[in-house]
Amino acid sequence: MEQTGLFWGPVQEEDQGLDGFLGDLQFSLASGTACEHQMATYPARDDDALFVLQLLEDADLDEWLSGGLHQSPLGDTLSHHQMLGRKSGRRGMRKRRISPWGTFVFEETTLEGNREYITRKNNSRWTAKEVELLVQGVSKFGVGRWTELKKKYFKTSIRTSVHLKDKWRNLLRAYQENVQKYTLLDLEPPLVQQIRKLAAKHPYLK
DNA sequence: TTAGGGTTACTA
DNA sequence: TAGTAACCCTAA
Repeated sequence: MEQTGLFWGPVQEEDQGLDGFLGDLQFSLASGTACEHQMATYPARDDDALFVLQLLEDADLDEWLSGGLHQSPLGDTLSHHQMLGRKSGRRGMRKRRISPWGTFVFEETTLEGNREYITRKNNSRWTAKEVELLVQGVSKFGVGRWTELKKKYFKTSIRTSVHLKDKWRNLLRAYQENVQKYTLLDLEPPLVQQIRKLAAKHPYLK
């Protein structure tokens, strides 16, 4: 049984300021174990701060710190943003944040205790190993079967099928047309050759 | 579920 | 500061 929810807690901000106030931790539970989590931040504006301050005042932090998890009030915040007419794209600032409670949530919130926690080692950047797996997957499944590729090569990874699709698009942009000034990934030449070979077979259309 | 447009954080 | 990478959002 899988339960996905948006839970919340205070977030320690690396830098000060009002825009550091809103923080959230999203994760899902599979077989009673936290298997995926993601820090999420939202734009901070005066009305947002007041809105969430009200929510925090209504919450019982002591209960949460003793092990209880609350359904996220920021779900309402998101609805609040959507009501303001924003249409597409990522909302608000994205800042790296430090969770002061990530360790005790994910090391102690085990309901069955027989499964490894799957945490995100590389919070956002793809590793060369991940790219290698993606290339293997595209070699086997081709382009467009991201869910199957995910199940086969990224079953326990935080990377979703959408992430895989987006990463492949970025790889093709980087290596197919060779128009980029630089790439941040330091891939082995044989892997780059393989990407180019696959790019020729499955070209990025735009 | 996937493709592609769009936004934002990060890096050189 | 421009370009790249990550990922969100919506249409189909």
